[in-house]
Amino acid sequence: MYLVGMSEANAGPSRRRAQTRARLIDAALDLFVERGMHGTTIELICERAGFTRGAFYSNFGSLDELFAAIYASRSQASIAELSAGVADIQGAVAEDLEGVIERLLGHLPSDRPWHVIMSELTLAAMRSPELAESRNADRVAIVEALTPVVVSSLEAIGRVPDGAPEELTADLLAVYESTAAARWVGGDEHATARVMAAVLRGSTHEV
Amino acid sequence: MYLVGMSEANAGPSRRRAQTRARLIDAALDLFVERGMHGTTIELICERAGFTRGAFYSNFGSLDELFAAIYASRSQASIAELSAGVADIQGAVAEDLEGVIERLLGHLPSDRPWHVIMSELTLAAMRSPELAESRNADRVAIVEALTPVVVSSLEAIGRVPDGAPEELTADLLAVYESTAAARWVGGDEHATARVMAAVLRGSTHEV
DNA sequence: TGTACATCAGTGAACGCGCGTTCACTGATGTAC
DNA sequence: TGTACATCAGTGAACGCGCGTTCACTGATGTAC
Repeated sequence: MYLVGMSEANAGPSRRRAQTRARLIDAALDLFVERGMHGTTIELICERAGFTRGAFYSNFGSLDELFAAIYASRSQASIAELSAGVADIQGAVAEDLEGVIERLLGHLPSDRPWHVIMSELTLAAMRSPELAESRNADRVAIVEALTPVVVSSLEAIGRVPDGAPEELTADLLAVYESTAAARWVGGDEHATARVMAAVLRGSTHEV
Repeated sequence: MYLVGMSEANAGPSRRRAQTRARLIDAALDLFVERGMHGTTIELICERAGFTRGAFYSNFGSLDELFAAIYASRSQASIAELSAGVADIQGAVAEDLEGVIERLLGHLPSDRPWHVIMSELTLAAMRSPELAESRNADRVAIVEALTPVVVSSLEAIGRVPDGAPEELTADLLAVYESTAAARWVGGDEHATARVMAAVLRGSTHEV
């Protein structure tokens, strides 16, 4: 899964560097998912990207720097995607609680790589205050983008949050992340919808 | 934090091996929490435990084998502790929803090392079916030990689960694990109680 | 209880590989005229 | 448009360290008599 496309052949002159960076990042991302942060070496990344190790040092100062670059681009992409998706479907209306959940799930990434990376990141953040801070900032951004969806969907079925809407969104996000990630370790695949429904019922009231 | 105590001096003859194993396991556990699975090396473990590397190979075939031993003993201890705790407090009665949650939280481990290890294990299980299987078996054991607490606490405040009690317990456990682990990355520290309360309200009814 | 022997557990040196890191070099890319 | 020069990006060899793994050895532990 290389980010560089067939444009490689007729690539502009100064884009070579950018393409090299992109291919290194892309290879690192794959390995990161397959083998985890610490299981990934510079040599493996370069081998998979089709470069020698010198190319790595020509583009990055260290593995940590590369990881930072990866995470930044990933989370930006994720947040941008989310915001775009929210704008898109703002016309759709939920008819019941299941509809609300369906709408929410439609906005959240559900692929295995994403969950693995988020889990790795959470774990890394437990050991690094800087990572924790950036992770939390990203979560705030995601919650802010998602809250209107939650509120409007609930409104459509005649419900309002008992407390702060952002808190409810954050709670739903936490529930989503843990129960959805559990799918990849053979957990209960119905848990996500069930627990989200319970949280919604238990955190909102009719108007 | 060494498991072996002051009994080392007057230890019986054949216990030497068991003590060596225990010290290796204990050192590995510390490093495991500090640096993660892949960040921990055999050399570091031996250094911290006060042995040379040969001692490791005299006791374990590989790092994986040691990790398996660690995890097995940890989860056994955790489950045993849980069961004992449940038996102990079976007399106590909850008076409201907060009381139910308080009782539940009293039975669950809440230290940082535990959450780090659980997170590492979940991540490792995403890449290893065998680990996933043993992890899931342990979760079933924990849910089974905890379900009576949930049911009796709810009963005391005049509520019963809408669905299978085990499912509710599993859901509460999932919520607990994710929101409690979030504390160690600077997340909302009130989230645990809030979300558990919402799940309880949304998954039970009065009788 | 003491002595001689056998087994066992951990030592510490040695080997080699993987990989991080550096760097002189080369072919590719860009610029000046 | 073409030629000469400058800069840049990635090459590939080299170095060294950390660490996994092995193994002959030794002191400790256990057994037989």
